[in-house]
Amino acid sequence: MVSEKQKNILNFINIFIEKNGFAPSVREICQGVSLKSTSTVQYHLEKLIQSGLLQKNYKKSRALTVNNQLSNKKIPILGEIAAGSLLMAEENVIGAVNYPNTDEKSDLFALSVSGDSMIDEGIHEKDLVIINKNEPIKNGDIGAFLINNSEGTIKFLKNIQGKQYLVPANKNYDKIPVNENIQPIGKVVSLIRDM
Amino acid sequence: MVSEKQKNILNFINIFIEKNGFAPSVREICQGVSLKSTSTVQYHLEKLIQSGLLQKNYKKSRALTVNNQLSNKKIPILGEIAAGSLLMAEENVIGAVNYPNTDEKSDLFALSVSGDSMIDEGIHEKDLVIINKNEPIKNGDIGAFLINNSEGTIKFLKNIQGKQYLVPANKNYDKIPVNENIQPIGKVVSLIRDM
DNA sequence: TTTTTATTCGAACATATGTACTAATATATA
DNA sequence: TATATATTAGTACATATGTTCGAATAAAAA
Repeated sequence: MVSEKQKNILNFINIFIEKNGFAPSVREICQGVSLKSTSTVQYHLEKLIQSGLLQKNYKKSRALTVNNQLSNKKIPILGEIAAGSLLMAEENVIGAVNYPNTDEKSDLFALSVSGDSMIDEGIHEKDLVIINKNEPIKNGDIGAFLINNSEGTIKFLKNIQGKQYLVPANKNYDKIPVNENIQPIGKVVSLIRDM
Repeated sequence: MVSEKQKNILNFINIFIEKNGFAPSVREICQGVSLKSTSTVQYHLEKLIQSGLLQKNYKKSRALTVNNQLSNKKIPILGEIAAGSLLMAEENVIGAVNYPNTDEKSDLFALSVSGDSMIDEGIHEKDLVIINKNEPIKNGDIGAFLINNSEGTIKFLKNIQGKQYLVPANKNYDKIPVNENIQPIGKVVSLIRDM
């Protein structure tokens, strides 16, 4: 759908914005992608807009914005108890952290770790774990779970002899069999520690 | 130094960019801050530039950039060996990571952790440690060090009986006395782990 | 008070910039 | 082949936009 030239132009715009902090003019794009006519660039910009990759503002200068899924996104930090029922409710958001949004617009949020049940996996108290609530927790993954609709916790999900358990990474804690009181929140996809 | 009106203008520019993805024109600023003359805005813009809070590009439209210290900054990821002599050289940069730049324009970079010498501190192989090369490594801090001008490593810096040591967080490794072959790179200020 | 500095306005200017139109050429499709 | 679609170029236009100059007003300093 988008030609090589169009990808070329989009890429040039991206790099230009990254470097300068504002979008290039039509004539600067001309130069940047070796085209001699402004109308040719105009033509390609229209195509890119039709493809949904670019946005323009009629008659405004340098008013191109790129629908860049690689850009940064602020994700909410939820409090401990907040992992509970009203998961993403406004009142539970205790902060926000910048996080490079990788591919799809996944529903990410962050939880501050409390306790030391995952210490042997290098997950410390006060670490920030990033959770994707739309990514399923598979066997062996570290996930966030809600116990008794009140307490949130980070654990391994492991299948032992056909049964599912929440397994801590700390010898001093026991594994917890998964039952109806345990509800998965999402997979832990990243960890941030400030020191 | 900067008047209320100027703060007002800077704020308007910030919000405008946040909302639209590009900077306002002089006349849009006029409207936004209730000024009737473009030259008045011009006057205040000059002041803001003198104060170092704003940047402009001569005769370019909507080419204002705000020196926003709270914005995100891409910091380079250096390769293992790269921690060596040519520390920040272009050719050693193996990637970049988005990192919320907190206060001052600190010289941050990231290193991918190799080895397990800090495993007991929850620093794993392939974790990304963020290093501030301008923040001194104090006693008890985790820092990045360069050994024999070749090998980079992450260790505790500890003062034991008046002597300085690089102390691993792994019983299987010995502490290393600090001598002329060991050169501090910077303090480890953050850790990022993707899973 | 006078003098200086800060702030605002209006009007005019030069041009950077987006847009429109026509035509030519290449590439694909029927 | 003929026909349609994609791409490029050239020229011209309208205006959005940054800039400059002069002057008036307000506030602060001497």
